[in-house]
Amino acid sequence: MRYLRIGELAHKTGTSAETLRFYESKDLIVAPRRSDAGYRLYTQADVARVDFIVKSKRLGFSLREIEELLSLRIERESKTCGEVKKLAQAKLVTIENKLVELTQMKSALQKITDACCGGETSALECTILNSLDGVSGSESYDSKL
Amino acid sequence: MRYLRIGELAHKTGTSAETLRFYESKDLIVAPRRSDAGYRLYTQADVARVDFIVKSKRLGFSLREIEELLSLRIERESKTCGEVKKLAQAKLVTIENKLVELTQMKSALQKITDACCGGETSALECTILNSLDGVSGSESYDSKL
DNA sequence: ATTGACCTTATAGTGAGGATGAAGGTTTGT
DNA sequence: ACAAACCTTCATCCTCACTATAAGGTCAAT
Repeated sequence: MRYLRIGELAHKTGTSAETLRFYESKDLIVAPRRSDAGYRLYTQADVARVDFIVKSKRLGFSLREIEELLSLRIERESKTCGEVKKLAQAKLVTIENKLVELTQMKSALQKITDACCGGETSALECTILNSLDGVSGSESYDSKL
Repeated sequence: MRYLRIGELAHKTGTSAETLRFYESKDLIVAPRRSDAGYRLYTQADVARVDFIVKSKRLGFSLREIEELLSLRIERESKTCGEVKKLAQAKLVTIENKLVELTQMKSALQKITDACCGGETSALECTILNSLDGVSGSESYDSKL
C-alpha cells in the first residue's frame, strides 16, 4: 500500500499541511500512523475523508457541522437518512437567508452607485456618501464629524 | 446639548455597548468626552457616525473599508466622487462573486437533499453522504474510516 | 440604605484557519 | 559529502468582528 505524506495529501486535496494538522488537532481527521521518522502516513481513506471535509466546507458547513456529518457518516447503520437530511435542509435554509441578504445588499449598493456621477469633482455632493448618511438636507452637526 | 451614554447610543443605532467600545478601540469612532464619573458622553454627530458604520456594514463593507469611507466622508472637499464610486463598485464585484458562490452551494445542496429519501431507514445508502463522499461504488477502504 | 440598572477597565475567547519561527530530523538528488 | 526540500514539535501571533467575563464604580428610585 502506498502511503502519502502530509504535503502530498495537502496537494491532492487542495489544502495545506498546516490545515491538515489543524484538522487533526480538531479531531476531524484521525491521527494517521507514522513512519519511523515520525512522518504522518496517510492512506486513500484519508484522501476520501479530507475530500469529504473540503466538499462539505464548499457547501457551507462549518467545521463543527462537518464533525457531525462525519459522525453520521461513520455510524451509518445506526443513523437514519432523515437525520442527515434534516441537517442538510437546515443548512439550505441558512444559505438561502444569506442569499436574500446579499441580494438586498447588492441592489442597494447598485442603486446608490448608479446614482453617483463618479466624476472628478469634489465628493461634497457625492450621492453614495449622502445615502450612507441617510441625510436629506444639511444638518447642523455635519461640521463636528 | 443633550448627551447620550453608551447604552443609549447602542440602543439608538442597534448596536451594543461592547461593540461601540470596540469601534472606538479600532478608531472608527472618535473617543467621546467623558462625564465626571468617566462615562462616555456622545452627541448627535456620534449617532450619525455610528449609523453610517451600521449602514455601510449592511452593504457588505468590512470595518477596514468603512474606515476608508469615513475618511472620504470627512475630507469631502479634497476627495472626488470618482474615488468613492470606485470603492463602491469594487465592493459590488465582491458581493456579486459571493452571490455566485452561494448560488452554486445552494443548487448543489438542493440537488443532493432532493435526491435523499429522508426516511427512518439506515443512512447506509444515504444519497447525501454518498454524494459528499463522491463515491460511485463501494470501496475497499470504507471500513477504515 | 439598598437594590438594580447602568457604567468602567482589562482580559480572553470565538471560528477557521494563516503566518512565522525555532530547532531539529529525514529523504532525495547531485 | 552536502544541500535542498521536506518533515516533526511547539509556540506564538495575526485576522475579523465581535462577545463574554470579572471586578469594580455610579446613579436613580424605592
